Order: sequence, then C-alpha cells, then structure tokens
Amino acid sequence: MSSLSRLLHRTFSTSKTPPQPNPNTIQSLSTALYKERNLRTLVDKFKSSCDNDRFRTKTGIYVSTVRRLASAKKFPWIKEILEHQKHYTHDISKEGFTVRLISLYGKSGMFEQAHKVFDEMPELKCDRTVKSFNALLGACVNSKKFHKVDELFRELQEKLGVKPDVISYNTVIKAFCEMGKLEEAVLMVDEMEKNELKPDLITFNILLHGFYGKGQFVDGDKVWAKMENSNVVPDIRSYNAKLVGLVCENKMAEAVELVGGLGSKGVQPDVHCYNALIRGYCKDGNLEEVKRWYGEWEKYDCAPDRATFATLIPFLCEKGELDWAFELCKGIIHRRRLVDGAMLQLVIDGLVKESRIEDAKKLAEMGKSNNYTCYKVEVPSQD
DNA sequence: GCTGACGGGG
Repeated sequence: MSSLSRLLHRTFSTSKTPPQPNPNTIQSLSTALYKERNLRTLVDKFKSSCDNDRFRTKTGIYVSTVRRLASAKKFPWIKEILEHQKHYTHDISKEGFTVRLISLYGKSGMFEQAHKVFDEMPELKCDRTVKSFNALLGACVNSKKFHKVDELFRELQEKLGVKPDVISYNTVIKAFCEMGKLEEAVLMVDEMEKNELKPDLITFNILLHGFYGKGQFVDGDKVWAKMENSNVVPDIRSYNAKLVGLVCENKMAEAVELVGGLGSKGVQPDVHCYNALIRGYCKDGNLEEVKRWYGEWEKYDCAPDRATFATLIPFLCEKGELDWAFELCKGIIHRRRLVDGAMLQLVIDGLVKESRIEDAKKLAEMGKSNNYTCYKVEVPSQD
C-alpha cells in the first residue's frame, strides 16, 4: 500500500524540480528537450503502471497526467496512454471506466477520439446508458464544439433509445449559454420540464452565469425569480454569477452591496467574490478601493490566490505602484501556485523603467532561485 | 470509491 503510494508520488508528482532555467537560446532548447524527455518518461511509466490493478482505480493520476500532456500539447501521447487502456478488457467493459476515457479525451479537446471510444463501446462489450451519453455530451462541451452538442443530443437519443436526465439537459444548456444563444437555453428548460425533469441548482447557475455574464440583468433576474419559485436555494455560485455581471457593467456600488448582504442570507463569501470586486476596481482604475479591499482578506475566510495576483500585479505596474508590487512578489515568489513568470517579469520591467536596477536584479535573482523561467533584466542604455 | 453537469486573468 504505502510502497505503491510512494512510487506513485515519486513518478507522478508535479513538484519535480526542473533544471536551471536560462534565457539563453541553447540553454532554453536544452530545457525544452529535458522537459520533453521527462514527459516521455512519464508516459512510459504511466503505461507500465497501468498493469497494476490498483493503479487503474486512481482517477486523479489519470486526470493530472493527461492534463500535463495536454498543456504541453502532446496529444499523440494522450492518445497513446488512453488507447492503451483498451488492453484491460475487464475494466473497459465497465461503463465507469470507459466514461473516464471519454471525459479525459474531452478535457484534452480531443472530441473525435472521445466519440470514437463511445462508438466502440459495443465491441468493447460495454453497455451504454445515459451515463456515457452524458460523458460524450460533456466531452463535446469541454472540447468547445458547442454547436455540435444539440445535434448530438437529438441524434443519440433516437439511435440509442436513451432517456436524457437532468445532467444531459444541463450539459446542452451550458453549450447554448457558451454560444450566447440564451433564448434557446431557456427553451431547453421548458423542454426538460415537459419531460417531467425538474431544473436544479446547477441548471439555474448555468443560466444565471449566461445571462448576468452578458449584462442581461432583466432576464437574469427572471431566471432568479424562477429559481426561487421552484424552491431551489441559491448558493455562492448563484450570487457570484450576478456579481460578475455587476462588475462587468461597472456597477460597483451594487456589487459591494451584494457581497455585504451575503452574510445575512447565510452564504459565506468566497475568494471569487473578492476577486470579482478587486477586478472591478482595477477596471475602474480605483487604486484606493483596490487597496482597501485587498486588506479585507483577513477578515473573511479566504486568502488571495493566483487569480488575485494575476489581476493585481499588472494593475499595480500600470499605476506605477512598484513598491507594493515588489513587496507582493517577494512575499509569494516561493509559492509557484500563486504567481507565474510573466507576472514577475512585469514587475522587473517596471522596476527597470524606474531605474531601480538593483531591485530588479534582486527580484530576478529570487525568481531564478525559485526556478522561474522568466527573469530577464534588460538594463536600458544610458544615452 | 470507480468523477457524466456550474467559476475566476492573460
């Protein structure tokens, strides 16, 4: 047990230290080759680990491995490890396992492959129920083939004789919202009700996100009213959908009021609320309010995260608030999940522009020792 | 256990 976990951790952990980054071309080429070799090793280790029955139950490792390969655009390797799964005839005949493959292909944007697995299910001796039907719809959405979703939904219902459930409808509604076809999304709700399926919290959240996100408050409020009439209790995501809409429309006073009122509704504000407000004030160019809200973190049950800094740091650089940006970077640079190399480079460039070469070098040095790949200090010429 | 549905920036 523990030896398997240790092996898994050693092999598939993402916290492996990359080699020393270097802006020099030859060096960065060798870094790229190193990464490539590393990923190839990962693929081989993954495939051989699959022979272990317990390994194949580790959904999380499948997800993180495929995600790493997808972000490196190694799509043939994704195909290699997922097609390899078909050797495990006992597993592949279980719908849950095959659904996993379909959904992993979908998350990698490989809809064609997802569809192929779905089509092969009969010959893989695997039953197809509404579960794999939904997995395929979801893969279609995740691959951003939104226009295909509705067609697939109609076509497969007939072909397979499956009866769609709430999840099927929610997936199609999501696709319509993504395409901005909000009226059609609402028509789908009518259709599901006709088929005696009740829209649930997720249905409403998808719609709220669609309408409010496009600044359509009147229709968004209609969805909200329908949600309440259906005795569906809004959660933090429902409120955040509205909040994002308010922030997009620069309605900051209403946005603040909304967040302030959450407590009395028994809803705990989360990091998305704060980021939305900070984003709004950055968009407004309102440094005072950005400062004020940033300081509010500790009063609540959340901490600034990657999205916070991704909003805040470019804003501070633009405003010439290099002191604050510099301090923030120094504080979070050892936590890679919070800040990326592009953010550091922004601050370094800002410092250089103010002729604070020593500070720029210091930050670049810190970046280097924390294995960031982006840390160039280009000293402007003196003339 | 066997994950099919809702989030944020560039």
